[in-house]
Amino acid sequence: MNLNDLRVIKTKKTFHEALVKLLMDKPMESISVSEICKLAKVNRGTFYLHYDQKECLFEEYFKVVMEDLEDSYQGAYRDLQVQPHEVDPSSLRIFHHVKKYGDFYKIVFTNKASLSYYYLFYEKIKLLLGEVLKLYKNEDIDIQLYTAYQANALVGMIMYWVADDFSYSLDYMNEQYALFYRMSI
Amino acid sequence: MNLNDLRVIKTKKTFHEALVKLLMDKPMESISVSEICKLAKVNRGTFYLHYDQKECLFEEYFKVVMEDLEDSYQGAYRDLQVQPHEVDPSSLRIFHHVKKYGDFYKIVFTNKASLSYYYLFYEKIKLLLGEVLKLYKNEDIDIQLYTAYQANALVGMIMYWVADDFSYSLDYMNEQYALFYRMSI
DNA sequence: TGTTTTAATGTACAACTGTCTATTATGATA
DNA sequence: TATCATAATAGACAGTTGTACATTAAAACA
Repeated sequence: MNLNDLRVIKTKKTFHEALVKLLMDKPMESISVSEICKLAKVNRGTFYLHYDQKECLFEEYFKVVMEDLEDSYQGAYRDLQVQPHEVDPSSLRIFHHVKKYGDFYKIVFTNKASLSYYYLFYEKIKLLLGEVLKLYKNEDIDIQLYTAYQANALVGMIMYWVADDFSYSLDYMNEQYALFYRMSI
Repeated sequence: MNLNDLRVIKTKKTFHEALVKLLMDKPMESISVSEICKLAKVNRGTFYLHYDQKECLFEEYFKVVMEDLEDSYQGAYRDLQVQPHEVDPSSLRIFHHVKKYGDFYKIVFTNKASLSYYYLFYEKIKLLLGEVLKLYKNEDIDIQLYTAYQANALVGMIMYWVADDFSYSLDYMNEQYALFYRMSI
């Protein structure tokens, strides 16, 4: 399967759009592969040529969103011209990104969703935090474990925020996070 | 559906045992309801009388494990006669419990597993930690958010440990956790 | 542009899913 | 112990799943 083949690109895009459209008004678990194919007007056999299950299709969309997250984080330094050891602007961008894709994260953190989405998000956060975390060296601390600890802590805050329907403001979230985070340095 | 009816108790137990047996050598997603029923020698219609999906059956088993977790945590104080503000013995018991049910937690934290298991575990951890966390009051801190932050941090450490096949010793995990946790008080 | 490669289609299959209905069997209870 | 309530069964249904294979269509590229 050549990913540069125009037929492949077109087909994937069609599936992608169909899934997003369906996710607008019902959760993942009540969408069938048949339904996606019907809406996409693509043969069901073709679906299985590209994906094992509908979840794989969603993960592809997921990666697009993760790229925006990465860009947001990088942008935090580019645009504001601050240094990585000042945690605020970068984490604010993370919170901003999550709110921007609020509907998406609601799906991702649904009870019925797969842990794999959690892991993908967590890995990305770990990567972003990793840069900062490895600056605080302490020979007693296992940096791997500590990164897992801190990255999950942030993911947890975000999940709470999403579940709570973004009732806290961006600035409040960022302020609290900075508070928790600074306590642990 | 009367949960005290001996027929119900017997049937649920049979399903329970069949699922555990099947989970021994293959993951949840490749076990079918039909397969569970065949092994349990119970009519498939009966399955749907009790559960919506196979996942509901697993959650029932899940709750049994969560009760052991709670007992472990309580036991930490009962047996060792120490106070809750000394974090070590209670968290050690949590790590001990997780290792004891290692096979179970491997299933629960699998890529393909449902986030709902994560939430159930997280809620239990939050409950256990909550007692300790609310002792450290600070008017600037949102205790809800902070609990989400800390509980997820611990869950994250545990997930890392499970994924890493328990290569760290119980004592090492506990020592590291105490280190991270104390840093943040 | 013509040929080659391969993605997409159409169709079929056995197995599974979720739901239903009438019937049987087994605990509960009086 | 006899009766009642209801859990469990058997069987059927339309729809979905994952897979397979021969055929067709469209992009690649020489």
